Amino acid sequence: MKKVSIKDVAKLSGVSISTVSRVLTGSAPVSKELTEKVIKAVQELGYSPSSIARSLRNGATKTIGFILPDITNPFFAHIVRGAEDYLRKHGYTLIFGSSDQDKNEENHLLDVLLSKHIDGLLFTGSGDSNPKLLRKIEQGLKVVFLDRIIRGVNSSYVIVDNKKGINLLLDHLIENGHESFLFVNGDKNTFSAKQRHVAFMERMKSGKYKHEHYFTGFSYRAGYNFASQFDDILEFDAILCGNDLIAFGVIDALEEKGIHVPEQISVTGFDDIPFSKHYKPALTTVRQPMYEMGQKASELLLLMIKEQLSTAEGIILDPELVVRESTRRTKI
Amino acid sequence: MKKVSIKDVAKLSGVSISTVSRVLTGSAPVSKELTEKVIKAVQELGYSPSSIARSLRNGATKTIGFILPDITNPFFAHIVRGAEDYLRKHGYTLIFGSSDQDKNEENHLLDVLLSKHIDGLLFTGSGDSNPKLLRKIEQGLKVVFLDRIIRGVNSSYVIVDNKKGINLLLDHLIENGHESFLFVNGDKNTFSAKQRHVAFMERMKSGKYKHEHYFTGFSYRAGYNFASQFDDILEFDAILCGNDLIAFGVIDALEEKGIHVPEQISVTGFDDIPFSKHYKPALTTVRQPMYEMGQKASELLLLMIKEQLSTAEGIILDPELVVRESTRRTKI
DNA sequence: CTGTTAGCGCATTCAT
DNA sequence: ATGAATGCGCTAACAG
Repeated sequence: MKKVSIKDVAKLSGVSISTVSRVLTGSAPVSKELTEKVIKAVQELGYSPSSIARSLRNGATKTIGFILPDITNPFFAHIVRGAEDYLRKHGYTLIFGSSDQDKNEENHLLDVLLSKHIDGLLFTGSGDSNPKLLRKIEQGLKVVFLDRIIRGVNSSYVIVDNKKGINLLLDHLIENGHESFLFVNGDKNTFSAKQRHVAFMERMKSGKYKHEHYFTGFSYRAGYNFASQFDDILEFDAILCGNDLIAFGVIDALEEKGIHVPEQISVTGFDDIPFSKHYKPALTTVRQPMYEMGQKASELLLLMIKEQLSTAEGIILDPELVVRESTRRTKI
Repeated sequence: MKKVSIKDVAKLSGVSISTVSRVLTGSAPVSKELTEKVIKAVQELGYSPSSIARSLRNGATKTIGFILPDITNPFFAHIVRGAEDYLRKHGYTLIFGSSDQDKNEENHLLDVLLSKHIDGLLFTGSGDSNPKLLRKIEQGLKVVFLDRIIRGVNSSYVIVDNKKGINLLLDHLIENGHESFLFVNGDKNTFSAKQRHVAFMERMKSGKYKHEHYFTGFSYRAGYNFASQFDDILEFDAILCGNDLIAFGVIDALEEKGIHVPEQISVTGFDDIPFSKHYKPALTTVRQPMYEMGQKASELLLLMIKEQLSTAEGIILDPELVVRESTRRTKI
């Protein structure tokens, strides 16, 4: 590529490079006359300042990193979009990487992003505590955790009220006569899966309801495999799933067994990815405000950067029950 | 954030900064003794070289930009994932931006990415010719167009054989007795929609088949609205849709009208996003190798960068017919 | 093999 | 209001 630098502009307009810099950044007053000359030269040359040189000089890159499990998962894609829109509006660029929940990949990505001198990090990692990240935070790296919190880290986060989400689902099911529940949850080491597990068990401890709980994985495949292999599944009135993808897998496996949803058994999801509305049967689920999560997290992060906040702040968003066709009123 | 630089490492290990640089880059031999000292200091300090300083020095950022319509669209998310995986394996990082097909946003993104000194660009833009981009390409910017080519630009690209895709669909439909076709296409100004339109009209020009063609938009909404408002839709044996999302919208609108797919009318999609397999009815469509497109495009781009190729190369991937449940054999 | 030095493009002192 | 000089962190050319 070519290389028109501030020098070229200075030369063409017949001023010093500092003057050029001043008109471009507005950091100090410049006479109208010279300003015009500079602007003209800039246009003529199609010059645009090197933000990498600027970064080196200013110590800020106006770039935010985002480490997430998989951009291919609509849940994350929507969060990313929320972050992207907010950040761009405020002059920041987003650089991201999919980690596939892999600890090594996660660390590698962290190194890469750090070496790129990101100003802040949005992080949705595997559940395990990450010493390297922890250390960087202590050293001043601004991070906000999204959807998942890492144990032992006292930092900012944006999550959804998982307990409330589970209770919304259970309320709906119980009001409609359900009395026994099977919970097909996501990855065991994951923050959200754990929270949902706890909420579920708490609600069940009255002993009034028959129930079982299993950790699997947050994917269609995991749901499908689980339901395919699980015998006597009709002993339950309802199956709660760790997310919508699991629910899709469960429903498909059930139908293959000749079991109809919701006529014979109710199934619920979690997330409300856009597709859930169009699934057959349309999924009863709990909506997480994905786009908003991305926005809020970015807002929080930019605030931390701007104000040099070391204090952590947490935002807990409200989930919303969405009743559709995959749950029914039992005969009782 | 803190700032442990190469100087700190040099000081701690008692060598010069060039020695540190040499062991880190392997650009020149260093005695075992000093190497060890340096490595130890690096670990102790948790030092990682500033790739922004490196970029400034080397003139390469090891960063690739990707401008696309919307990361939230699974079609693009999968392409991005393919690109991401390939690029990361080769030491490159991906910066992306969603343009929503908006010309201004597209240009703004281009400026931002350029100022970040990306080494190359993956581009899926609105269909219209983009003079600014054109100019940058002439100035040496390495670009590969993905899925969509811009008119008047002679650059590298990776697309799918749209004509073949349409013919695969039409072959399947015709073999199964269909004789009249309605094509609900995507955005009119888009390269792929145009290609598919041409392929369709060419096949129809024999006059043997009743047919109509309309441009709408590449979204669920567009398909839904179109089908809701279209009267006498049952005069056609089959509806071809510009992509899977449109097909979903069409099918839903049809069902609301009490028209059953495929019993009363066949519907096809284009893309084969992962969800199409699980739709009810499972969608007959044409698979675009999305992940592979991202990979190939990245491979091509890195090649252009490495070899300083100015010559353009085009890769046309083969689409694949996927017959599922949304098409039937007509009685005839 | 190793240390010293110049300079990548820019913003910011410090002079004037 | 303007120009000259300095340094951000790093690599490569230049001396030993």
